[in-house]
Amino acid sequence: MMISTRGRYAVRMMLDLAENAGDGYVSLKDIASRQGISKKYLEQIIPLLNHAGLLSTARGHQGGYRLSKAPENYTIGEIVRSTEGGFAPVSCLEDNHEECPRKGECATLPVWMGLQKVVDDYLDGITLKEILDQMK
Amino acid sequence: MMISTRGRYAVRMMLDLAENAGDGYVSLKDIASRQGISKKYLEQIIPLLNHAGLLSTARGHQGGYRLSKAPENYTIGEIVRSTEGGFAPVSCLEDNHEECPRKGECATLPVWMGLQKVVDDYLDGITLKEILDQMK
DNA sequence: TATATAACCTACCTGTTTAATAGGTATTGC
DNA sequence: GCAATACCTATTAAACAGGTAGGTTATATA
Repeated sequence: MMISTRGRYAVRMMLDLAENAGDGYVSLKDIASRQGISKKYLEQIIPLLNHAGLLSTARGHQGGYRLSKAPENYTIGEIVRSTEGGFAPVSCLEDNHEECPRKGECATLPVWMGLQKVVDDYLDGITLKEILDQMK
Repeated sequence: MMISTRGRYAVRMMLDLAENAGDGYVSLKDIASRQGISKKYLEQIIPLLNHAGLLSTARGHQGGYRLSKAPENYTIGEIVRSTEGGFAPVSCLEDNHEECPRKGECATLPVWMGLQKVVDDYLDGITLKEILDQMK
């Protein structure tokens, strides 16, 4: 499997933030309760989105999160990448992976690179807004 | 990551069989030595290809494996699927996964289903022969 | 200024998967 | 009969998945 609960829950949080955007901030407690996901678990996923600059936050009473851009300016690709750390379909293509000694002669590497591009292009072609519109 | 060493080694074995096809059978020992992969490990991957009907085999002295079809008749998709058991990008789409209670209302499911199709189509569009040709 | 509410941080835990290794049995050509 | 080969099953160490637990820090409001 390629996209774990981290990435999937991240997308659902972003959708929830978009749907419930009002004047103030949306608390994790509310998101967790609406989505039926443990707040404690979301607590360690949302900083990944936050540190990637996708959110604005406020601490303390009445605090919470909100989108820092309009929904049409987020792609599913950037959301999932910021929580999963990329879509490498094989370990040879992972960022931190040591250089493969067969790299030059590997006949299959181009196949996996092509696969990665196909996935990236697909997910970068879908915006939050498109999913939101579909939901109605 | 989506495709583990099982799937990748499977593709390399198939390529090796195609490259070294002669009159007789190719032994795992030779494949392992050419590919620099533990024979013992390949020993538990190759039955997956064999049981899926992708190979012909002969036991005993001078035995081994060979492709049962011409290289242009294998796609990377079918090779990897037979060893990895499908390309579900998220656990909700795995064959043995229990029905998701949110299935009907899930706004993100269509996204993951689309992703799965994009991956399937890409890998089913590449044949063994195409990779072989590229290697020359 | 006290308090409740929130984000934020770090450690821990349990089960599963990955990537092998190990040791054997069955079959067959020479 | 023997060597080479496929075939089968168990074990293992490490990483990862999917959480839980327990706290600290900041802040609006009463």
